[in-house]
Amino acid sequence: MERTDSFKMTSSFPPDYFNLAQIPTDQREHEYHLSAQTRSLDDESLLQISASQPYDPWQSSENWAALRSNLASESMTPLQHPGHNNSTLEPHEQSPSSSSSSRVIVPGSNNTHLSSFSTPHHHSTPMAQSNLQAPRLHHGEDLLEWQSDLVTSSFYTRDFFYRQPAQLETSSGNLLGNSLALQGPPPSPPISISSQQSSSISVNSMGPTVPNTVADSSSPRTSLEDHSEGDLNADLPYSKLIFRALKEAEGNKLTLQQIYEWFTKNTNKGKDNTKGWQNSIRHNLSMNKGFTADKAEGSTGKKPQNLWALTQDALDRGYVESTTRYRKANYRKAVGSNTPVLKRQWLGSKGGKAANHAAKVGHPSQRARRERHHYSPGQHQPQQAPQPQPSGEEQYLPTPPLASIQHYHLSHALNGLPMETRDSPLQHEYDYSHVIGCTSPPLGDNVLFCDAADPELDYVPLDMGHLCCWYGLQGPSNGLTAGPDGPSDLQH
DNA sequence: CTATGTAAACAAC
DNA sequence: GTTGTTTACATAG
Ligand SMILES: [Mg+2]
Repeated sequence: MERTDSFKMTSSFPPDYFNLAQIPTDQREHEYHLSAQTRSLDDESLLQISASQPYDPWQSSENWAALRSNLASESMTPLQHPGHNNSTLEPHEQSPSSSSSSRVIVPGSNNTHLSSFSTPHHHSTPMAQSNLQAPRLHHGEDLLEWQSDLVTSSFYTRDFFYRQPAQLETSSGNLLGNSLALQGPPPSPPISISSQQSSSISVNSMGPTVPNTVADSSSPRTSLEDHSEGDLNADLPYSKLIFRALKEAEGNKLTLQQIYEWFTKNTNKGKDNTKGWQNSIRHNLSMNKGFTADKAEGSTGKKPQNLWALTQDALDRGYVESTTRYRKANYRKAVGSNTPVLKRQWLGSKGGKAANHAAKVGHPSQRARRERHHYSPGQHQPQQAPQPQPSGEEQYLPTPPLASIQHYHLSHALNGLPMETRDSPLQHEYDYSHVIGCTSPPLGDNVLFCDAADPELDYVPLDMGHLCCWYGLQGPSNGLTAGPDGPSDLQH
């Protein structure tokens, strides 16, 4: 990491500057702090930022109330916390009980690396190109990175809450003061923290991201009545539930089946009769980088069942990031509303060969492939109308199968970079935005037409061999030309 | 747009 | 049939 540019925030910005809906939940918390604190800074000129404010990325806003009310009653699961040194979890806690609910900001004790951050590559966020009032971190475009760092270094995890219910419930304003005192001045706070630590931030006690009104009205029953324990797992997303399952497991490892069992026991999802939830679990296990399938241990004789485990990162962090984050970039839109769904699917782009390649080593033994999911050969398809082409901006190019990318990586001994590689500096090497078209496999030679306008692109990242691999074998239909999301669908 | 859920194709076992 | 990957689509917020 070449984190270099240090920063300091001393400016203020409009309360509603941030649009939470556009920020990944992992990063919203901090935004919230920013904006919340800003609101109370009418009399202050110094912006406070708490990088380590109690933050439970696990807890979605809808569940916050439930969590809170459960804290007292629930016998906190005795969670071992391998990579965690609890002593570093200085109980900087706010007082959710105080009517005026003052929140004291306490700088993190371990966020040493927060004092700086990198100036990464691209990254264009909604806020990136933001207004002039935005806090100038340095390069506006790095806001996300910065926030990520904050999040990453947060030491307030759900577990912390679990273990400190008493403090949560009984803490008074001075608790904070105490810890602050005990802790002493943080070693070079990342961001200038004002000393007026007693200053109350006008924030409701409901929780991180939910305004009182919303939380109260939307979840009335979560107040103080029924919460056996079941509802704690109730609404959590799969990724978080899986995290819990693994967290509770010895060694933080479980087989898929065991995870299923855990779900059946501890969640409502798992009580479904259908298999959908299992599919979802597998989906999450696969797609979330927080979960890894440790190759089966020498399980005597049996079929080696993979052991799913939490990555060290997830353990350290105390949570797993949104599975969404590991999905391919948004492809939505451009998918014509009236376009037949089936027609829109990109032949051969799903799983299968793609998945296979990405996954293991084995070479796909190209066996005959049934061509199901072949859309109503029916009459539609009057689409051969030559497409107008780049309508300028939102041109939607169907995302190429990840396989191609990973295959490419593999062929370069790049150690299978996952999906996020699309955001990596290497992106350029396989940026399909340069691909303009492709000949039809049966006819042509799978020739890629690249936009040679880019001088940086001194080579065609994908050799035709690969293309043949996933196009040529897709059966009679041909990739792009017949692709459901092909040009014809880009109409309107 | 983000986060999540869900279905399903598909490859390897 | 199960496990694991991955894409497609949907929907809530
Ligand atoms: Mg994974």
